Amino acid sequence: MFVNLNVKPAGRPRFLGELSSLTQCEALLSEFKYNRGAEIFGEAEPADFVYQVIEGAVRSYKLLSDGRRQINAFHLAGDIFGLENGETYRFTAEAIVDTTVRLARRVSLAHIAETDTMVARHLLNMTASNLQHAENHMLLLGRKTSLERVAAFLLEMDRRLTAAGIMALPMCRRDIADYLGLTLETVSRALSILHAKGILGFLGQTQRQIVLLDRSGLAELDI
Amino acid sequence: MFVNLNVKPAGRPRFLGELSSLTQCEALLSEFKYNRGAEIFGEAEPADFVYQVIEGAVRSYKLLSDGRRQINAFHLAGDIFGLENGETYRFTAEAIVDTTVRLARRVSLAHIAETDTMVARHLLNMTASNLQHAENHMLLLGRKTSLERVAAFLLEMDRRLTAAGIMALPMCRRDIADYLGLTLETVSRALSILHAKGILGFLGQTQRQIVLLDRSGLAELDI
DNA sequence: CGGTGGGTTGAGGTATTTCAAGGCTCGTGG
DNA sequence: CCACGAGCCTTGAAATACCTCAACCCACCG
Repeated sequence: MFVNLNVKPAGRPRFLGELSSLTQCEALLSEFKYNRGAEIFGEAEPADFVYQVIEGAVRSYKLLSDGRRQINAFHLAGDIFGLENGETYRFTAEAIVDTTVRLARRVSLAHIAETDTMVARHLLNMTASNLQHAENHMLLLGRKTSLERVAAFLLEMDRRLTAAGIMALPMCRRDIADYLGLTLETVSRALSILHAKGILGFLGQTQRQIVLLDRSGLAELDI
Repeated sequence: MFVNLNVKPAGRPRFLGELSSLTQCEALLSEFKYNRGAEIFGEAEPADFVYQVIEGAVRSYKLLSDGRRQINAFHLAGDIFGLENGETYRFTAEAIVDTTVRLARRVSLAHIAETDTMVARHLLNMTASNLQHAENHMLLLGRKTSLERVAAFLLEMDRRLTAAGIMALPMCRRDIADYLGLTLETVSRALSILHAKGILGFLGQTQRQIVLLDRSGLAELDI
């Protein structure tokens, strides 16, 4: 199940997406692959690396002592995750499907930010946009109904990963539930309701390919 | 009910707490007072100022169209709030009690950060600590029971505002409820249970002065 | 003194969870 | 090639944590 996590291969410098101003620095390492279900880093571990998803999908979450789980974000192709201001990760990150990531040493990054105000601004922007996502998610978790939560989730995923009108979700119902603060059954029921209302359709024989038929019907629910 | 919000008095430079490296810059304006219940700024308004609570308490929240409210944070003496990376506020902020704030122009701040890496780092640190708080709060809102939420709230307030063993809460039960994603009745019942268990005591004739009698009893609940 | 703004408590309702059963797909191994 | 189990999803029925509605209390204040 687990790949050998501790071997982070060094390599030649590359682009790191939004941090493209870093192209020619030595902080960047090469790509790395994780099998579906593999842990990329654990909560409270030293935050040595910053990651970018090249292909695949990642969930990051916190656990309560009795196993209750709250997923705070899904990271899709292009997304940067594991960016910490402190010394340790505050989440566990796992590959949802087979996933390729690129990584950079955090300390190098912090060191560069000291002198390069462009990079410093990028770090602030990324942290601020994580914060903004968290703020919206608090409203969802604290005050929205199950149907509203699922509608908001679908709109978010539609925005982030729809290709050719088809939303191919990488995550299972349990992941969605733990993201939305619900149970997997409640998520399933909500999707069934939206399906019955003609707001979405399922494609193929899997239940993870979704087509939004009535985006405004969803938007009404996303108060 | 509302004070004249649009007049922000200019004044001589002062310290702004954590941003103390800014002492000699012209970005800082003088103090300003808001009456209990007054709006300090509204969601989606231009984020012209950054605030620091001198005395009093502030709540910042988002509203759904039908009036459901999610308070994302309480700002107490010393706290900085209204710090946005974008152009507009993403929350409404209101004085919970009569409150004195100090304020700084955001644009000046951003301008200073361009050149002063110390200030830039402070901005990042503050944003990161807001993010950390939001991340913990997502776990609370998504996965904790009402008793656990109230216990966590009490521990947070104990840490932030207890003086001489007494926690004098500035906010009412409804505010606590909207912070914790509950109703005011549920908050009240949870406090009664903790009182009955001998974990906390009420002081005086008001129900807002709380003494923690058994902090470890609370910690057990704060999983 | 009456009204308003908290706060508590009870009774009943309900959205969501929990428990349980069943279906489908897919990989694996006899 | 088929049987089998594992993983995932859906759906129903029952349980429950929390919400809603309502009554009441107390302090404060004009």
